[in-house]
Amino acid sequence: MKWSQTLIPTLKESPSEAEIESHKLMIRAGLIRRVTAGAYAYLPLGTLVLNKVIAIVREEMNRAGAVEVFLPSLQPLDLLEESGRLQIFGEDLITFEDRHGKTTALGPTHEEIITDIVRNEVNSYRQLPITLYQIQTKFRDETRPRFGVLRSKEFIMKDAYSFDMDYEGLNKSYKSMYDAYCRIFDRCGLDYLVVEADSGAMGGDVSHEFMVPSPVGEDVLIRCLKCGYSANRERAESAPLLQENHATLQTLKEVPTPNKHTIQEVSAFLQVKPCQMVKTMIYISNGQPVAVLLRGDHEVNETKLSKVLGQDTVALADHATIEQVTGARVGFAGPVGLNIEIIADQAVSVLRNFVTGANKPDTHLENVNADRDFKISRVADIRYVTTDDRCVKCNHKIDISQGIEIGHVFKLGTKYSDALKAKFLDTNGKGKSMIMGCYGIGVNRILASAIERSHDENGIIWPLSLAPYKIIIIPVNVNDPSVIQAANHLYDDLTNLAGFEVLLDDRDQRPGVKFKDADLIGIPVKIIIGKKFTETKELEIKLRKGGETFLSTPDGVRLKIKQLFEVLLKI
RNA sequence: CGGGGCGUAGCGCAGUUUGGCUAGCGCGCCUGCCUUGGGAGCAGGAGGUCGGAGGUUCAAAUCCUCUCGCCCCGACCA
Repeated sequence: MKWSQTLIPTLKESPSEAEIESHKLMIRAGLIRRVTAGAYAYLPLGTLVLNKVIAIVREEMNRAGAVEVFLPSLQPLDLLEESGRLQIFGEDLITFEDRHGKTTALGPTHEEIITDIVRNEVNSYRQLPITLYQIQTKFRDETRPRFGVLRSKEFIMKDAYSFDMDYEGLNKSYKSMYDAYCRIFDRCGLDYLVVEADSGAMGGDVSHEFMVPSPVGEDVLIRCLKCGYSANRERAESAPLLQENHATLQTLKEVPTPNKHTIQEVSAFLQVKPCQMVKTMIYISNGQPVAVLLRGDHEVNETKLSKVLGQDTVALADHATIEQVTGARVGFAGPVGLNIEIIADQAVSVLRNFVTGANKPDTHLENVNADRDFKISRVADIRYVTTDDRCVKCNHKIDISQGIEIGHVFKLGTKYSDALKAKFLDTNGKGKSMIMGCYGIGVNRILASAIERSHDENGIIWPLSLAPYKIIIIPVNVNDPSVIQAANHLYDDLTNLAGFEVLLDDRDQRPGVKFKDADLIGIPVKIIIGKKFTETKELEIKLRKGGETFLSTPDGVRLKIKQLFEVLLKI
């Protein structure tokens, strides 16, 4: 492609809409433009990269034995109702009413659609197992789109769905997708981690997230750098804390704490560390209030809590309910004297002589002890781990960092096949629910992550596999006939004979502009036809990454490039 | 949805507090000259419903009311 014939609108200055590097660079390098909040247009360069990613994904899906389909974005609401996810998606679902008054949704994901098709078309064990996938635009009305294509209302996802006869089959399908994901992200040049994840609204039990570590990531990763344990924040567990059995039980006593209702205020007022305090939160479970006890410096993990309570979701009680249950204003609740179920976090169960609210206005209790002063109904792990925690597997120090979620695989089991009655006849002629898995990749996020990972002050540095063009030819002076002739000749040679993807910067611009632009858009290899060529007929080959430079005769270029590519592919 | 901020040329911004001539600056764009190894220089030029609507006023980018859009923090998030 000749630069003058395509559209690569590069920008010298960073646009004010962008906050993070990848977003700024995608705009500056002319890959994308924002059309409205959470929706982006891909310009020629961005489209080329997007297609590179898609091609890699498609190749590896096919290699893994998955079969491509293409499902509609328009989804009828009744299927979502049937699976029970209409409520779960709620406001995130983008819907519209057509001219007949029928409400239709723009698909946020496609479990229901694919399950509907499979239940209609697959009836026998002979047709199983099968994994179907598609690459398609999804729509979610994110409350807050952010960071360019990292969190948008409209995004491209590769989503795959496996259907098996039994759990052994599911395990195989899952493994096969898991391995394909590793190959995909490896080929895209990403550094990634796989973490245990909670399956959230997707349902199912086992789930792994593929994460690119990055300070701009919106997900939190918990890792043990010693044994390799890794999980996301919702899921991560920590080593149980030990009983402080050396402390002797002291006398329970009331202390006045006028108007001190937060942990910080009470802690400062009574000169007691938050980790020696217990906060009592009233939740509503199954319509009944439940007291949840946490150490003052810990945070409740509602995902864990809802599992413990056996609920889909849990919610804090409103102020009126709290006052009714505890007999005191919010901020003075405590377990002593409460006659509702009391769930204590494991860290609370080992505390002695702690401080809690007294269920009386402006009063706290000191030297509270479980068993003696109140009864814990259940002890469970219901909190987020902290940097003070130790690894659940090996008791080593724990590392907490951030990451971008680029892929997620789930073992769904029969959640959707039961709900939508996707059954097959087994070898004995008995009807059984299909065992499902689902597997997603955020295609746009791969672009952004790749840039986050690989850029410098001059711009993007594409890995060879994602580069929109592998080579950029820069004739320094297009008004010099011998130079432009050589450039055109080389372009034809590399494009037509060698089959490389080449961009020829044929613009009548000063050299500085062309070099800066070439760096900004991140083309891995520059071929410069300039001073050296006029003097000695030599071309200069320069690598974007590292800036290493080689001289070559026009005839030797092809071979030299091939050698360089072999090296670049290994990076 | 709560809190904060912004909207003036394609992009980045000044001007708004204290209303006042023809609304500025840098980058980009067009023409010409010159220049050709890291975002040159000179000269000339095009480009604006000052987000929109209404109001106050002799006079509104500037003050008032409403409204739309965008960004940030939080809540939320396969």
